[in-house]
Amino acid sequence: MPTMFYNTLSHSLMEFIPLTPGPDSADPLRGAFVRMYSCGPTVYDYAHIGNFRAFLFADVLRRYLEFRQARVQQVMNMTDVGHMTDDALADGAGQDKLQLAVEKMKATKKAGQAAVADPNDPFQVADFFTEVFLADARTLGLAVVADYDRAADAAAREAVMPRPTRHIAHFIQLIQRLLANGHAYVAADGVVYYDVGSFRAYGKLSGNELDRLAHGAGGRTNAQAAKRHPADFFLWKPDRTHLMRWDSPWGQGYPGWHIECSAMAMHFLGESLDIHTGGEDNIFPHHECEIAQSQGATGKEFARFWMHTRHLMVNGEKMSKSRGNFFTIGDLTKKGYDPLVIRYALICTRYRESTNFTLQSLHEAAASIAFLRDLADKLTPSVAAVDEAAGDAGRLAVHEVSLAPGEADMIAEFSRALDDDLNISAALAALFTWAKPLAQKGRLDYPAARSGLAALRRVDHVLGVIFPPLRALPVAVQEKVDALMQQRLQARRNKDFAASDTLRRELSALGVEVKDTPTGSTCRPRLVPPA
RNA sequence: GGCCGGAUGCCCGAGCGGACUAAGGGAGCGGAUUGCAAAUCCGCGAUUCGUGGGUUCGAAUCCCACUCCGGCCUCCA
Repeated sequence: MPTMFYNTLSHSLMEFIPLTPGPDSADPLRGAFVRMYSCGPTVYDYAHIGNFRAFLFADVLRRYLEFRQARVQQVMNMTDVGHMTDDALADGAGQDKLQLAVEKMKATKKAGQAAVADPNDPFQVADFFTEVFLADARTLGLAVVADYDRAADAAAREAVMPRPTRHIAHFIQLIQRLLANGHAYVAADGVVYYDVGSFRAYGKLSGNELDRLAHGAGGRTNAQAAKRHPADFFLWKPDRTHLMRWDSPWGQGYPGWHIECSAMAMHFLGESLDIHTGGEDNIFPHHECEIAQSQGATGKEFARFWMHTRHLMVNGEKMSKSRGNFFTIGDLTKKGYDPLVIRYALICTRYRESTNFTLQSLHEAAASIAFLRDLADKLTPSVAAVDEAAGDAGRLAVHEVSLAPGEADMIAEFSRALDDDLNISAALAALFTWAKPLAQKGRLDYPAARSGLAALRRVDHVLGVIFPPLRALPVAVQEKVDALMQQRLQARRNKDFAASDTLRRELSALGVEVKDTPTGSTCRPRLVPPA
């Protein structure tokens, strides 16, 4: 079955064939090289779960391509340049997001909780939130951050998760190219604008054709005398008073908020990419403008596939700062939710459906993860024993372990579902339909267990919730847990069940779940707080 | 005003013209098992897919109308 993805650009499902396909035309993903750019966060505040839904969608997509044995080069920007926030004054007179972050930082410093040494320095503030973002993304298992952490040096890290403040020279070069070929102009006010009238395809992605943009009743394009067309957007704005500013041929100032993605994507991935991802709100104007900039400069198709995830709702309402109904990763982990539970809850519905987030959805996710992890735990011992005896020869790469028919069928169905525009609900159904009977069986022999475990490892390359370790307990807590487990063991030997139950409750309060089996008691960290 | 999506059991969510007596997950109830739990097992639960029409031999799936919900239209993932 061909791999079909919904392409916002064509407004339809299209077969995904990489620009650099693999050698087998019947399976172009196997051995392909895929260039993928994912719009990342603006690091001016703590990212919330809605932001992470978009990043996790890109992550699942990337991991699925890898599951199909493509090699993926994924780049995700971390925007550390502030952009204007006041849309009524969208062309530059509004307040800058990093400026706002700086104000907030100063306020927290006054309150005695300094996160950075100098809250007046927007670069320090951006660095602070960048680190917070990276830490959150790590706990959620974003593969792009694993790439970043594996990178050999600063330049290699930059090539994975670039920061615009380090690429101002590239922006200037791109703007010069657009000026040279007539897609941009310097207006009377000294601002460099993109000339949307010069780009025929403007509006193709979003459906916002130029005439409609100008006349739509709710359209907020602002007619400024200096612009040729109300929809023209600025590429560089000279402003000596701006908080973050750089030298340029057009005077000291700052770049427009679309140029960074065009410039960095093309710098690191080349002038044509396979896939560009983002949240649905990015479609217009951000991605529309990126296409205009990139294709205006190169004359080549910028990205073949544009894929956008719908927004996350919280308790049936749009998530927004004014309503205060958003969660950060920190909010949830502090309540006692394991990050893997958050990951599962955010990826288990299809990316093109708007989905509703509730605390209940985290509990549902925890039940699903616990089941799959229990199954993996059950299969592991017999496999580990044999494979370890065999030494390195026994430890095959996941793709090399041969699967029994039952597992092969499940993997095929899982893959077929994801080929259908990442229909993860159907993919999970295939997984559970296979896993349930397996979990019911007693101890499996080595070949069966090995096949089952290999299948779980393959699907978990996409899901990322079965094999990653749960978060560790703090050392002091762990020591206390160990001591209580010892006490409980003693109590159980003495058949003092009242004491045993009390200890189980105490352990639960410490965040671990105790399980008694014929061979002894085990405990593990709770995935979610007690109900 | 313009442009897009969506409405499936108690909840989440697949299915998009015949194998639907509607996948899968969660919660619930009754029973087995267990010192009690957890896990596991067995059993129960939409004659129905927002409402009303239509097309068809056949519709959750296609068409029309209506109701409701959500998104975008230069802050946003």
